[in-house]
Amino acid sequence: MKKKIIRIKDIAERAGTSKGTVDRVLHNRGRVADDVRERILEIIKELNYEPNRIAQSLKSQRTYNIAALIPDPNEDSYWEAPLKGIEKAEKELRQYGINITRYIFTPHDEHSFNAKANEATRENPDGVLIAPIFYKEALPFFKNWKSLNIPYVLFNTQIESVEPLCYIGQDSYRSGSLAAKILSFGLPEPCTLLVLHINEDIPNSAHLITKEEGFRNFFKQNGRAERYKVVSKDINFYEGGVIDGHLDAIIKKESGIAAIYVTNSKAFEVAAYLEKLGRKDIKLIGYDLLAPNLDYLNKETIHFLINQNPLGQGYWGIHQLANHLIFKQEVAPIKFLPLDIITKENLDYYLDPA
Amino acid sequence: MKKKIIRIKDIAERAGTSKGTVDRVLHNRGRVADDVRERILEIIKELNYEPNRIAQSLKSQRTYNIAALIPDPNEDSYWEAPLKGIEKAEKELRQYGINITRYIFTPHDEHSFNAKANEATRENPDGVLIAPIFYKEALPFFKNWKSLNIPYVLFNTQIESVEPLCYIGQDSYRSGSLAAKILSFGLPEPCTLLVLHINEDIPNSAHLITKEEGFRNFFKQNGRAERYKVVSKDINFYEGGVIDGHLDAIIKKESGIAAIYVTNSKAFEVAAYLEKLGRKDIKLIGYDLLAPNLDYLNKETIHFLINQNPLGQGYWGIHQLANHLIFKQEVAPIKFLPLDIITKENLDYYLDPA
DNA sequence: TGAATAAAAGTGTTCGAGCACGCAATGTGA
DNA sequence: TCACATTGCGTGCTCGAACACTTTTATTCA
Repeated sequence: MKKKIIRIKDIAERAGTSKGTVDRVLHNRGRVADDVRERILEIIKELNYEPNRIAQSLKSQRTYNIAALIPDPNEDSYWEAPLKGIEKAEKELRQYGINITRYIFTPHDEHSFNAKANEATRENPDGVLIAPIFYKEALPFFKNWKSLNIPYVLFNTQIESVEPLCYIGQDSYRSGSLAAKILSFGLPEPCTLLVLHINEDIPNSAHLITKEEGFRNFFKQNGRAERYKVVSKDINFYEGGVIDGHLDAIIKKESGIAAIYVTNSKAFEVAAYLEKLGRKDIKLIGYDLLAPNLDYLNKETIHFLINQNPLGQGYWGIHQLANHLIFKQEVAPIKFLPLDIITKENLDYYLDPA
Repeated sequence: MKKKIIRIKDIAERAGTSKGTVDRVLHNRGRVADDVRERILEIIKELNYEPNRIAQSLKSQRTYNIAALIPDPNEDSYWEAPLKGIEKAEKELRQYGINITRYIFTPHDEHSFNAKANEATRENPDGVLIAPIFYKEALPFFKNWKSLNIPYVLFNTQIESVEPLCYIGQDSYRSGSLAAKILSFGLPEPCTLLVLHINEDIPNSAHLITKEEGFRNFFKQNGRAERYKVVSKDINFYEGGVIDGHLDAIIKKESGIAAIYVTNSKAFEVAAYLEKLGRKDIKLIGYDLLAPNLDYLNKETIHFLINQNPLGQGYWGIHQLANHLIFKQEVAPIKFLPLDIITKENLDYYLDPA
């Protein structure tokens, strides 16, 4: 059986002209008489013509070079997942001419970021995917890319006041509220909840503050502010240190801590500590399906993880750029990924998403 | 910049032969000397040749007709979502020649199913997507399709002992365990949990029994069987009836019910009842993001919903058939969709998945 | 040895869109 | 009036794979 696809040629025949003319109308290349143009446009509408993307991309043999600026997964294994997602998208889109160059910089090292971002810019890519964990350092690049007309997609960390093609990631505020909701479901009695920011450069991490806001406001808006007391702490112990001392101090000072909310992927550090202490009573919720987190999730030391879907972030980031560059589609400025609640029982389905 | 794609012609040149010969090797059409064949196969491996799917599908103009056998969404709005998913997949795949005919049958009416399934078979489709809610009636069709070499994909209801191209849906057992996990997280005290099968033909609904098993075994395996008592009931009140009387009787008989697990999308019926009674203390968990369920989820009468992603089921079902028919890919026999835990706070992200 | 026949290999067209090119008709200026 | 530009429009090639068709080479038997 044959496909009933409307071709340029069909339109041309109906309009009593040639496909070249229709083509000029379709691409606004001018050099067409006004009356013919009108007629052709009408027929296009009438027949509901849609260009055959398959033929289109077969013809246009150009490649699109996308630069991906990602922190080194050897420093923080969280970044393995976005790279996997990027790879997956690359495979799917290679046939459409998408080519990705990875620029890996060291987290906690602004110079490394600057160097790599400069390198990427020098290659004059057709688009950029970036995890902007260095807020201040990234700003001038955004400006530069804008002036160079290079579309850039942010992921993981939402940054206000710039205009990327698109942001991909989660709604941090909602994320905090969700954590609060789950914890409070398991805590019928009045108690204290601890919010922990672990090994993060807070001035550069507005999204973690937003998470905390969402967390705190959940209790305020639900009129449970009196039953639940929220305390937040920053802990920093870079370079092979241990968290124990910090937590000892906090627990000593704050009595009645019934639950801990870790705002990044470092919940396993807290879990290790709780396990050492044998404190099975403290509820623990954190982020991301890293191997050490999964260990403790299976042991139920970590009760829930919220999946930020870092793989999906990389995947969709590249896809959004492709949608813009190749398929000339409108791209929504924000693509929020779902806030997946993960527990031992449903974990498997989120490990290797399709 | 040009794409560096390896073409049949490239292989031919290297092998010192013509593209026709390479083509015959690629498609095992014979009529090629053994030594040439070997040489070409080696070069193919060496150059890591992958056929350009874009050119392939441009050339092959054939259409694939897929029959979709789905219950009427006017009878049970649950089925709206799979139809939406099918529509979405249809749009994406129309250019590749996928054509979908929908055969809508009445749930609770085996004759209607038989009639539609017969109708679909008569059209001799290239593939079938089916929600096999009538176990017994569906079996002979599976047999027939197998003999006709028509691949069929099951979704929503997993059926053992048949060999579909693929099953798409959830792991019912895990689903039950997950419900148990969440409820027990919110119930520190010993109590009774009620499992409800509402308006279901149980002999035809093995997957609901499996859910119950998963639910019960969660408590057994966690050594909490003594703290948590599980009671299960079937309730049937077709045709505009009310659930209240049934639930009154159950609650009177079983004291200390602290939570209810509804195994299908009818949690809203229970929620309406609980709201009437003003019982805010009973935890309620159910399935699916139907409008009435969402109402009660936002009011927090329903505490959690597990999303069976019926839209995704339809969507992936069609895609799996396309992967098989068009792209000649191996299709995994089971595609479990994630068990998404939905609450008021993360609901939005699951309503219109990309 | 030569004709008949089978096997092996090469050629050319198609799919739909894009775009370079070329041709004809009209317009413009000296 | 001629030279040349501009406008309007049509033709034909390209992309990579598929496949029908043709041509060349090898094999068999009289």
